[in-house]
Amino acid sequence: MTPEEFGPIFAFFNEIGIIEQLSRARLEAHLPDGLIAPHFGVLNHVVRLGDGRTPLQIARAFQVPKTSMSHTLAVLQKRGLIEMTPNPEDARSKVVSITSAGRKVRDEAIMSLAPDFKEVLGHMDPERFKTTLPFLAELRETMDKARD
Amino acid sequence: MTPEEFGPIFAFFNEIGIIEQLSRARLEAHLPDGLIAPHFGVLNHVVRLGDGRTPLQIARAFQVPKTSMSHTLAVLQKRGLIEMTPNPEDARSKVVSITSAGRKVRDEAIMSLAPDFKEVLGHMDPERFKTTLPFLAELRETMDKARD
DNA sequence: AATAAATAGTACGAAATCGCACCAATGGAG
DNA sequence: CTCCATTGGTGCGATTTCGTACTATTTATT
Repeated sequence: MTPEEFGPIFAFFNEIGIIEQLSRARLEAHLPDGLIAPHFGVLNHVVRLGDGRTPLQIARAFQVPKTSMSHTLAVLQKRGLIEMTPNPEDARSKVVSITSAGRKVRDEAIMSLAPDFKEVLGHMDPERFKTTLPFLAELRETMDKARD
Repeated sequence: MTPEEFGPIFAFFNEIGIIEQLSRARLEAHLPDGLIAPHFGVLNHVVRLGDGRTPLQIARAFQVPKTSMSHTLAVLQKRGLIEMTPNPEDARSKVVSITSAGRKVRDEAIMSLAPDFKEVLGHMDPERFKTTLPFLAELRETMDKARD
């Protein structure tokens, strides 16, 4: 990879980082007080993939250390947004399930997020997001497989 | 914005978040022990825009609270990678300048990063990054202007 | 079956992030 | 010029993130 090639790639990931920060701030503005993006991320993850995930599975899905996820889950549990029960298949492990309150928080965040993004992205073509998405997905998969 | 439109946009920002996390981990693997992405970000920022920035200017550039940037700068200063001197134009303020050691850390990180990304992104077309970059830049600008 | 290696989660401490309150300096209004 | 609202930075405490070490359980090896 020549420097001429790397320049744009460096810039690309730089933009990714800034956009992530701006979108995270937007998201957190629509979450109940004390909840931050990782909390929402877990709620959304469990809603999409269903109950029955273990803490370690969720930690791996988010690429964070299990101790970090342990803390995140403890907060969600303390607030009654998830439940953690013993894993009947493995006594070392636990099973995460979402509560109706947790689902409500997740759904309402998404509901209130949509009009906000509509306004922010008002004059941008929604098609661009759709056409760019496959490239991002491929990039994410490539980088995900590359991590050892 | 109808739900059919918002779905892909939600997915889009989800991918952005994951890619940011994966690229950040890659970057940090190439930094000296104890330095993390925000430290590198500041070094890179000061190299690109030149000495003379104030802590508050840098905090705004990264969209973080000034107390966070204060801490980041303190670490960089303690490690001799930047210097902070009184601002001759405003006695409340300081001026940040990079040291030769700081420039070296920044340059070496970029140098060692390039071949790593070459390998990770080996079979992806570099042109895709170049062609996607303008859209990301526009998106970043749009979201940046929208934050109040 | 007994023992070793690997796995799931927790305890604890260090560092990072950030909100709030504070102080010093600036600059505009009267 | 005086007042006072604003600005730049720091101190402090709460929460998050994460590495290391530890316990309990499971899985693999012999």
